[in-house]
Order: sequence, then structure tokens, then C-alpha cells
Amino acid sequence: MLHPMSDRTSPSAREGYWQSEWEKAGVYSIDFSKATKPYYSLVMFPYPSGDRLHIGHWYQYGPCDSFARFMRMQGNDVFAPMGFDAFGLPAENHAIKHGEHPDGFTDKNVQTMIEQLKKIGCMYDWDKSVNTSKPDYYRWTQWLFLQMHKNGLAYKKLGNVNYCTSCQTVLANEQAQDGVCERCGTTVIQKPLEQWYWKITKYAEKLLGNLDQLDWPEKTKLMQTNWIGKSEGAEIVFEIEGQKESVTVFTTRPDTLFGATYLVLAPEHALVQKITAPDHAKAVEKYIAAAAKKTELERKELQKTKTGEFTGAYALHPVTGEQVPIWIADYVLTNYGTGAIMAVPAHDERDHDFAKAFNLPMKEVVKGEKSDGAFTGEGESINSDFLDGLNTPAAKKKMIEWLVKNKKGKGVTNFRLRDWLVSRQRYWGAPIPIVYDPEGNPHPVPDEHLPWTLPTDVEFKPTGESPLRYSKEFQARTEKIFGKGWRPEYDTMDTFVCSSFYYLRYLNSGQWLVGSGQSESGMGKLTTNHSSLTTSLKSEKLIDPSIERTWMPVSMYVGGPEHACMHLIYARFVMMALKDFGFVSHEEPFQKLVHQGLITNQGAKMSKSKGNVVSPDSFVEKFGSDVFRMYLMFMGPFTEGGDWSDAGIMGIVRFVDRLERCLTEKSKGTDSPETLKRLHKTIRKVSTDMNEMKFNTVISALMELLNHLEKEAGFSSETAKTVATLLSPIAPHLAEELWHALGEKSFIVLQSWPMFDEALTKDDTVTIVVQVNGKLRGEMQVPAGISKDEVIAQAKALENVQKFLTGEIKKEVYVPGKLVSLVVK
RNA sequence: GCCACGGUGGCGGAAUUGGCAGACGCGCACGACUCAAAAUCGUGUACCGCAAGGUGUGUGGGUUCAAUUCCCACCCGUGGCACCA
Repeated sequence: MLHPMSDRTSPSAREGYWQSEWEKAGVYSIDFSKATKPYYSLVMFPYPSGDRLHIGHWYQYGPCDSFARFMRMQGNDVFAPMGFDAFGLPAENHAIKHGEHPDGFTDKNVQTMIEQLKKIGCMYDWDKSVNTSKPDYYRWTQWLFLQMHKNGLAYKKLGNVNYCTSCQTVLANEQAQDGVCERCGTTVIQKPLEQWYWKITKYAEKLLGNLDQLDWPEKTKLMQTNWIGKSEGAEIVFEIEGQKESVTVFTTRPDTLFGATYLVLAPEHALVQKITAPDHAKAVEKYIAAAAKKTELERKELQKTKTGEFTGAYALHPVTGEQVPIWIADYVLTNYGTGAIMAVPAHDERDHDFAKAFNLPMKEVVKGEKSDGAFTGEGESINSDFLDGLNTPAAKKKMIEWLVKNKKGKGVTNFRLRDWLVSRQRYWGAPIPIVYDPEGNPHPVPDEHLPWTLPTDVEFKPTGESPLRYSKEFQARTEKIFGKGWRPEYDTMDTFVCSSFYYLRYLNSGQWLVGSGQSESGMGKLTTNHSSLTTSLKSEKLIDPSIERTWMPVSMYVGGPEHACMHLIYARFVMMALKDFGFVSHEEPFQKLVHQGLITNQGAKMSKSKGNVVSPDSFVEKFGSDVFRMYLMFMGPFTEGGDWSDAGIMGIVRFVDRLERCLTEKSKGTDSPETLKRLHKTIRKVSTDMNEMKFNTVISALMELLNHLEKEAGFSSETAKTVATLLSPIAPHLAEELWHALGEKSFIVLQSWPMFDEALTKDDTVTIVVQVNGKLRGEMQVPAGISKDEVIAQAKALENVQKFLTGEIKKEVYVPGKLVSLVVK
């Protein structure tokens, strides 16, 4: 009941009151083992930046919470956690600038963020939070690395990597799209470095194949499909004339082999040096040097004009034995297929352009129409010896059979997906649990030494090397455990590794924080001492298998679409790997995925650097979090976002005031039949729309009901309570207030969702509109079960309809309950 | 260039097995209350027309008794991909 001393005059004071009441009663804590209908509602966890929460946070968390509350009221055991993706560059950049250690800085930010998050009033179970920068979390990040290593999925390789000169670190392919750093926009350069990779390519087929079973936006699935980039074709071996070497090319069109008039190797291809004729060496070298100097971006900008150089060498056509000149050109990529192609200028646009530029011969081998350029479609094979007359699929098949039989090639599948580069030359991340013996061979750090803690005696200067290289403690620790001359791996892991499995760590009993000197209120009072960990922590598992079986996969996952080819693909890969290692029972982590829309400011993305970020604080202070949340939901469809404007917020303020007045003042009467009908129709509408996350129409349906109730003399308190219950997911504090004002003593947030009575939603009369020749001419009320003949007779009798029935009636259409359409000559 | 999605009043948006276009809200106008203003309440509000009526969901065609909804062509916007052989 009401606390007499509590100040509930302002919306924020009132909301604070209910938040503390809910917390005291522990209404949001969940016991994993007791749940009978588990529903895992997850929202992508934030980076704790230290700034105030922005509209984007509210837009994401508010509606998700409303949905979770709805699922809970429908009888599900809903688990809705919140945590922090706390490793990453901003904290380290802050350290570089201000000398403040990232750990303390991050803790402070997490603390303020929790306070702000609590003001939204979400049903987060704070006892089960995670913070990826804490040793009791990142020991699992490291454990995962060791599992990958043990199972042959982690390997070290020297290679050209994407390197950002501003962030002074390497980037994964996914983070270096368009040739610029995903984080800072600096042009990415290629740099040869020894780095750790995870073999995500091993799961390419499964990552692709499983997409069918997922309830994800089609667009996102398509983006992943393209990113994985499966293509089926053949590898074909070309002998090189006068040499022992041969070149293997990859093609998706083995059926066009007879049209191959030259070969092209990537400038970086290993064979180039060996095969180049002496009189071409100088030009070839010059071309290679020029190509190496081009950045990704330049290569893409110049893609219209083809460049290349003849090596002076010739290959032999595998079937005809004819001479085929070998060129190099940067339109052939070194890291796709075999880094070499057979050029079929008559049937490939790029080869066509190249052949035209360098005056190379073309040979048509597929019948098809194309006046200018190449015919790239499928068709009947011609000029192709044993393939003549076959259609493309049959010709491909026959050619592959021929290649296999003659040992000149085979059918292969290629993927665009690259292995995941997980090394980062940064401090603020999980240290890679690897040590090197005096000979430089890598060895995994045994499990019992996890967490392999991040040393604190470091300087924060961007040097292009990990700051861990200069930690005396780190070196001493390694030598103490492993022996003289051993050294630790200095790199840390990509933060996407941390977020690839966090949904599993939330599902721990809640006991895991106890005993590590950490707090009862979740992340609130976490220790900043990285080496203080009790041994009790070391015996537990990543996740309890029975909890994983019942609670995974995540039922509803909400986050931005920008993660389509990063987090959302890494997490899937990690889950698949963990299943193969035997730690989890499911292959896919997220059964259903929804992307919230983006809130812009005057059409532009809000960002700190542009200085156009709108803060929710003043609105929340003035009108309360419920009003702000509802306003965001009322703006339009959740998945579409929209441009920010505060112009309409008074509409929600008025709605809330009117509703409160109406329910408290008029609920001492009885329900009219019309009220009952509208109430039950509203329950139905709100239920379906909540289920589809159509929050904007949920609110308008409640507004319509209110408009009706205000016109009535009175209604029952039962009806008032039902309305409050319908409101509860989208305005939990206000609904709680109303519930208690209506005399209830329990919590509305724990109530069941109202059922509607189908019989009560039926209308006994319906409005029928009458059209003559497709134009609206009249309307009438008729009993619901009326027959076709009767309706049409009545329709014809309408005065305004008669006026237009000037000729012979050619057609009469009746759509039951909707309209009559008459056609006259 | 390719792929996907979208284009509805002054504004945000509703409506899809084809069946009253513009729900709900903002804004605006007028009215009530007030000395006055704000707040609140009431009425109206797609466009043209005094009206009857006509027009109208990016543009142009088509199918249909009936099209925002289906088909064809195009224009514009947003997102993604972009030498992947």
C-alpha cells in the first residue's frame, strides 16, 4: 500500500518510489532451476562510456522491457539481464589522455550507468549482471581461447593484416570495411604481422545453412549470406610452357573453359617471380610495386579502369594445349580463390574490360544476346568441343567430370569469409593466455592459471605494440611459473571475443559474485584489484549444462543492425564451436532477432563528435520515464526509428493525465454493453500488437478506449483495473500507481495478462457501405447475420443509391459485413 | 552498377488473404471557462467546390465491380554489397 511519507507528487519521485518498492520485494529476480516456462529476453549490452544515457539507449531498452514485461504477464518466466561490454578503446584512449587507469575509469562509468539504467525502470535482474573487464569474466574469455587452441581452431599466422595507424592496432576484416577503420575512419593500411586467428571458416557451411532455421530479419540473413559468400565452381590446373610449374585457377564457370584466352595472377601471387620472362621483369616489378602502394580505397576507386602487365610467360590450355598468355593485374585478389583466374572475356565483364584495354582475343562459347560487353548469363555451350549443345549446369558438370578424370582439376566450393583475426595490440582487453618458450614456440597457459590477469604496471602510450610488452610484473610472473627466458604473449583479444559468449555467462546462478569480495547489488561494488580472486571461482563451469539446455537459445535478442556481420556472426560461430567441444547443447545462440530503428536528429545520426546528441534527462525529469518511454514507442514502428522531435510529447502527457483522472474518478459505476465490447476488443488488439512489437498501435488502441470511457457516465472498477493492467508493460510505474489507487495491494507488474471474451467482441449490427460503379453512394446499419439478398434489396432502396441506379444492373457483389457493390450499365 | 526495403494530409504515422484511405496523436482554427493568459474542456480540420459532386496514397500504364494493397515501366530516398572470378 501507499507509503504515507513518500513524496509522489512529481513523476520522477513517484517512479523512484515504485522502483525501490519493486527492488525491496525482489520482483525481478529469477531462479533458473525453478522456471517452468523460460523466456530469455536479451538486449545487446552497452559499452560503459561514462556519458549520460542517450535517446538511442532509451529507444532500445524501454520498448524491449515493455515486451519482456508483456511476455512475463503472459505466464513466461522471463529473464532479462543487463551488463557491460567494458573492454575497449575509449577507456584506453582516456587513459592515454588523462593518465587515469582504465579499470577505475570503467568502474566509475559502470556505476553511473547502472544508476541511470535503473531510472528507466526496466525489469533487469541485477544479481546476474556481467562486466567483461573483470577477471571473473575474462577468465572465460581466456578459457575460450584455450579451448579454441586445444581444438585446433586458434592458430598463429604471419600475414598482411589491416592496420589502423590512428588506433595503432590491427583490425578484423569486418572492422575494416571500405578500407577505413570502423572506429575512427582512418584509412587502413596493410601491414605484415604475426597474429592469432580463429578458424571461423571451418563453420562457413553451417553458419550459412542454419540461417534458414532462425527467426531473424531477412535482410540480416541476406547480409550474412553475402558476407559468407559461398560460391561453387572448380579449380583448374594450367601447366606453364617450358617450366615445371603449374597455375591453379578458381572459376565458377568451368563450362567456359574453352573461352579462356589468357590467365591473370594477382600481383602478389607467389609464382609471379618464378615465371616472369627476363625481358618483362622490369615492367612486372614496377607494376607490383605500384599495386602494393595502393590502399584498399584507391584500388576500389580505380576499379573502373583495368591495369595489368604481361609476364611474358604462357600457360597451356588443359584441353586444347593451346598457348595462353599469363598476365598480372590487381583486379585479381590475392586472398580469394587461388589468387589466379582464367579470363573468359566473352562471358565476364571484368575480363571483357581488361581484354579490350589490352587488345586480347575473345572467344564466344555460350550462346546469348549481348550487343555491347560480355554475355554473363547461362545458355547453350558452343565452340566447346565435347560441351557443345549442353546447357550451362550440364556443361559445368561434364567439364568437372572431365577435369577429374584427366587430373586437371576438381569441383570446389569457395567462401569469402576469412578467419577471424583476434589479436589486438592494446592494453584494455583480455590478455591472450599464451606464453612463449625461449625458442619462441607458443604454449597455452594452463587452466589453473586463469584468469591470466592483466598487469597494472604499464604506461599508456600508443606505440603500435601492446603496452603489456613493458610490464615487469607480467614478465616476472611468466618466468616464475614457466621458467627463465619464457615470455608472455603481449597482445590482448578483440572485444568481440568478450561479447561472443556473454549470453551464456548471464545464466549463472548468481552465486558467482559472492566470495570474490564483490557485491550483493551486482556490479555495483566490484573490486578493482585484478589479482584478488578466490579459489572457489576456479572450479566452476562456463555454464551449468542443465541451465543451458532449458534457457538457451535466447528467445528474443534486440540490437542494432550494424552488428549483422560482426558480433552476430562471431557469437554464432562461438556457440557452434562450444557445442562441438561439448559444453553446450545448442548450435545457435539467438532464436529470434529484432533490430531496433535508429533515432536521428534532423536526419543525421546522433554522435558526440557532431555534437547533436539529444539527452533524455530533461524530459524524464519533467514528465517521468513512463511518458518518455511511451513517447518513443508512439513515434512509429520500433524497427524503423525516426527523426527526433519533442513536438508531440505533450500528447502523451495529456493521455496519461486524462487516463489517471478518468480511471480514478469514474470507476465506481457499471459497464455499459458498449464499454464491455470496446474493452474486450482493446484487449485483443493490444495483445496481438504487443506480440508483434507494434507498440505505436498499442498506445493508440488504449487512447481510443480512453476516448470512449471519458464519454461514459461511469464504468466498473474491474474495467479500470483491466485498463491499468494493459498499460502496465508500457508504463509500469503509472500502472502500479493506478493499481494501488484502485485499492489493490499486490504489485501490478506481477499480474497476469487479461484474457478477452471472443463473444463480447462480436457486433450485432454492422455498417455496410454501398458502391455504385465503384463509387461510394451510401451506408446502412444491418443485423450481423443478414442474408445477401436482403442486404442487396436494402442497398438498392437507399435514396442516394437509387439516384445512381439509372440503368440495368449488370453485377451485384456482397462482401459479408463490409460492402455491397452494384454495377450499372 | 547489383541486392533489399521504403515513398500516404502542414507533421509523426494508421489501414495488406484487394473492400469506407487518413485511426491515434501533434499542429492549426473557432468556441467555452478566465479581467487576461496558461492549463483544461468542446467542435472542426486531405484537397477543389456555396452545394450537388469531383479529385486524391511518388510518376505513367495495366488487371478488377473495387487497387495504398496485385502486375509492368520509371523517378526519388534509405540501408547493404561492390573487381569475390
